[in-house]
Amino acid sequence: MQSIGMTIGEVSKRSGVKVPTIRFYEQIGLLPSPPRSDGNRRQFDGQDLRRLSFIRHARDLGFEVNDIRELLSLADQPSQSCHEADSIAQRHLLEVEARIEKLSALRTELQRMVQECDHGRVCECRVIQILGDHGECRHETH
Amino acid sequence: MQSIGMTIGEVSKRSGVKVPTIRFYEQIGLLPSPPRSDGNRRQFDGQDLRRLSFIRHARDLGFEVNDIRELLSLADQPSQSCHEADSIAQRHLLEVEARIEKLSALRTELQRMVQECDHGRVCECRVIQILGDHGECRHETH
DNA sequence: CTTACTTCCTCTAGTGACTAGAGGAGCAAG
DNA sequence: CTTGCTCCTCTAGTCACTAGAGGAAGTAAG
Repeated sequence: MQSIGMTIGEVSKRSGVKVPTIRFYEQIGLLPSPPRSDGNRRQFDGQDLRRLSFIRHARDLGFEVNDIRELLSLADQPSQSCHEADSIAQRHLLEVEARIEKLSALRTELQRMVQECDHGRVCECRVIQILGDHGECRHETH
Repeated sequence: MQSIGMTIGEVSKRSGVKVPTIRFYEQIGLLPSPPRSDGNRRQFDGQDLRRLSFIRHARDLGFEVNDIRELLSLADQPSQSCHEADSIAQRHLLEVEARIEKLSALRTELQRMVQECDHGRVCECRVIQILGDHGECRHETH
């Protein structure tokens, strides 16, 4: 673990976060502003790398930036109760489950649309018909 | 079906598309600009209502505006082959299936995080630990 | 030392699909 | 006539980046 003087390109490669995104994270205060070299280049260290990896992993898991902000400030105070971190994760789990359900219903309807289309003309195309006539839709959630 | 002189509020209620969103759709050319009354109010008719319902249904199904633009122009030419409409729907189905798979993997990892957290202090919280240490993650896709 | 190439810097603007709000005008009921 | 609702236009904000301009600094080869 190289801990002194990584360039933004290095820390980008190691963390998997793109260079402009790192600058963006600094701008919105998700990552502390690192010191600069004589030539005004950002100098990152191991802690920055860990923080970026944390952010990236949380983003991959679909956490929003504000959630991550909270999770990071929790991670910075290790002796506190983790109750809040847990509830953020729980809330997020519920959201993910809701989205899976909605998408599954959607898939069913799309499958039906595609199956029923026998590739004739538009005027008898089930895809167009079903989209146009909401009453024919068996999708329950809307 | 009231076919002449619906206000934007009426057509909004009937289609389920919010008033500012209707104006937005007109602005981006998804909905043709309706005629105006003496008092400069928009006057919608039954065709506008059908078009809005079509758009709303497609948006509910997750189609992007550019897809809808294409689907609408297909629906406007009913004697053409519906091959294109079908392929848009097929492509979209594949995307939805991919998203469901990704979300399912994610749910598994979130469930594991939440289960393993025994509500102690942050320094031993599995939620924080797993987010911080990517190596511990059993999520295959990243 | 010069040249070329890459990486870095800041800044602005664009993305998608809206949403919010300001500031004002029309319309219908009491 | 006043109150309150809906409507109008316009601008700016949302989220999480991404793209591009225009320029400076670092690095490797000749």
